[in-house]
Amino acid sequence: MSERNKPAATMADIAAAAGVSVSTVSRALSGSPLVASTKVDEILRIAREAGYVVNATARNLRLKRTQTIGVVIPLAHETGQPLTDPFLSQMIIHLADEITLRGYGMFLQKVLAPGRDWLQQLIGSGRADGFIVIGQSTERETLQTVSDSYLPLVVWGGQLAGDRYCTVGTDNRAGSRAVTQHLLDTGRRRLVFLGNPKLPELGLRFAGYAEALTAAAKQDANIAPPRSVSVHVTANGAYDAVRELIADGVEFDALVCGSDVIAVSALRALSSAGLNVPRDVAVAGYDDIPLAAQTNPPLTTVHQDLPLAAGTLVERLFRRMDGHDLPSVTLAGDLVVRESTAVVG
Amino acid sequence: MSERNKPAATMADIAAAAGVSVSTVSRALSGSPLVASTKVDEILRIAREAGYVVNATARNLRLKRTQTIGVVIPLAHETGQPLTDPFLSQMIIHLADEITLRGYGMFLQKVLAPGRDWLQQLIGSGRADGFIVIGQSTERETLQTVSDSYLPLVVWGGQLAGDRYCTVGTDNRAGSRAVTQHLLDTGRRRLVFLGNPKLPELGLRFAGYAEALTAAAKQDANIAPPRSVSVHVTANGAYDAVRELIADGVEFDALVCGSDVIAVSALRALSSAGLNVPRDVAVAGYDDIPLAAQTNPPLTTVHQDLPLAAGTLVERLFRRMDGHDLPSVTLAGDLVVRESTAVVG
DNA sequence: AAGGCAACGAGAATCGATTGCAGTGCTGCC
DNA sequence: GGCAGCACTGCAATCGATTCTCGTTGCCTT
Repeated sequence: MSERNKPAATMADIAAAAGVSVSTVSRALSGSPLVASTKVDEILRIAREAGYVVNATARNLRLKRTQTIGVVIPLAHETGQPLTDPFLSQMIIHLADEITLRGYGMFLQKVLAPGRDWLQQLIGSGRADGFIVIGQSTERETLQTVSDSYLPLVVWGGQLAGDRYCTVGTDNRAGSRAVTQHLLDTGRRRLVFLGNPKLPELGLRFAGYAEALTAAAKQDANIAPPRSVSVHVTANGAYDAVRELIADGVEFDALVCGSDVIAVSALRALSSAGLNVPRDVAVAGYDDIPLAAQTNPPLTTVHQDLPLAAGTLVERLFRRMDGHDLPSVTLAGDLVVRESTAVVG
Repeated sequence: MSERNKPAATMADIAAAAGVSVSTVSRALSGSPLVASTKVDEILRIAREAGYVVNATARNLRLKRTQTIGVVIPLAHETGQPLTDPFLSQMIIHLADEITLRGYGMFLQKVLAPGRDWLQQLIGSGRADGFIVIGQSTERETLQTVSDSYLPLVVWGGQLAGDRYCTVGTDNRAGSRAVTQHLLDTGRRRLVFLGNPKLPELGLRFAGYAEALTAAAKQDANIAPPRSVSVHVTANGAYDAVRELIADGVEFDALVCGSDVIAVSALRALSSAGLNVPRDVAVAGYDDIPLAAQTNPPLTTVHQDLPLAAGTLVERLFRRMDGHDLPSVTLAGDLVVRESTAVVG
């Protein structure tokens, strides 16, 4: 207890103890062939005994690199809300895996209220050698600007027309189209989309939903036109939205939810309103979070391969750090049919 | 696109553009009263136009601090396994919240195979001003040693006798005792504990379970003695363990699981073996992850207040960084009774 | 024995900031 | 008119490493 906070040893201390110069210590520690091997052993021994560790800050300054990847979560639309979406938190963990595997550290930063130049600030500070931005949120403009002059940047999310930055994400539109088609195929006719289409991801999912509906409506006049209900990103946002939908007397036999988190909340709302899923209403989600398989009834959703996604993000980023200007990637998303959209009777 | 990777501007560049010295720029940027206010405005304008951001590495080196908190996850017992426990990943997110709120960054590091001195290495590298270690895993010895000479360190996990380091965690023993008592009160007599008691957390939970059983056995001879079944930390570890238990003909009417993740897996195993929960077997978990409320049937468990836990960890850490040697904290854990332990008939 | 070439290792510059100390120029007072 | 004092501003040291340059030393060769 008495020796707490003693100043850390520096290379100069080790050099003095070994009776050599700092440069020799530095070379010995980095395995340079320029130092006699007997001396190397001696220096390594002394360093180990002193518990010496090279100061990362000084090394980083000198070498102009940090061995660190920045992971940024901009939360423009979730002001004040803690980020508890399991999909995102699992993504963080998988990213940490991939980054650690490559011998890098991970600098995690939540940006609570993206102000002017938030990303430029972060990049300019030189805390990381490259950045992964999770979710485009409302920050597409910023990403466009920044990516024009900064290569080592990769964004998780849907690919939108006109994007000049590199994204990695599943095919939201196709996934949502598949879910919608599945609902139509199983006899549903009045489908409502739950989620705010202004957010890039949800916008694409809404588009896929609308496409499938519109195409099917040409064959069958009973199919209700696309309709979306915006949902606040709060714990009870979807719950309230669904209750309101019911109170307003809107007729629907299926809910296409923008995410599993929304779907789970919707399930609760339906159940509390005395509606049975899937008999009265079918419900489908998106993401396939672990919870989706355990809800009552289990949730039909679109599976996104998280380990693959994280791996792809990191792999892209490292290649961009090497100077390669790689294009965006769209990963597959697989429809997973469970009981929440089953045909009854 | 053409200007990609232009070298970042330095303070010297701004100084040159403003026709002043570097020191003046530094002072202007940090709001020092020593610089004429007209000049401050001028310098700020130029800096903004150039998109200049102070280099964090250089500043950190000079100031001997990093404005960064290290969050470390040692995974001795999960070799090769991705860390997908929702409880831990949610914890990370909440920590990020708290840390960001205090104007610090978060350096996340998974330690895949804790070797000799892994924590000393991390601390010695000077990448962070303080560290939060999540889970004691098998690394208690290391933590003991390190904490003797390093104050800004806080550990998430159960408090064990003889710990000299500062922990924050719920009262695992009491929580587990409450769950076990609840099962006894509802008529269960043959309770098996699922999980590896060698891990600190699970050891305490097993102890609480055993205490409750032993105490109750004095009144009722029908109560089976404590029995634990170790579980591999893999996706199917608990599933396999339960199937084996059944195959071995072990009689039990309740499973006290070391965590919700184990419990969910156990539920699957029981269901696949044709056993009904809660009629044939009651199942209880620990953690109250979001999934726990959605399983079929919903899981009885011990709730841990994650935001509070993260807040406490960070608050402790910051006060320790200020030089205060604070003791460990034990938070409450609340029994949440759901259908998986209901009395049938 | 002297020249030459390895093989080593010390010295010093450098990375980009912060800050103590030492001016510089101007004002004001005696 | 001269000097103290104030308000700035710049020089240079410093943080802890890496690495280029150059000077030694010692051994080998002829």
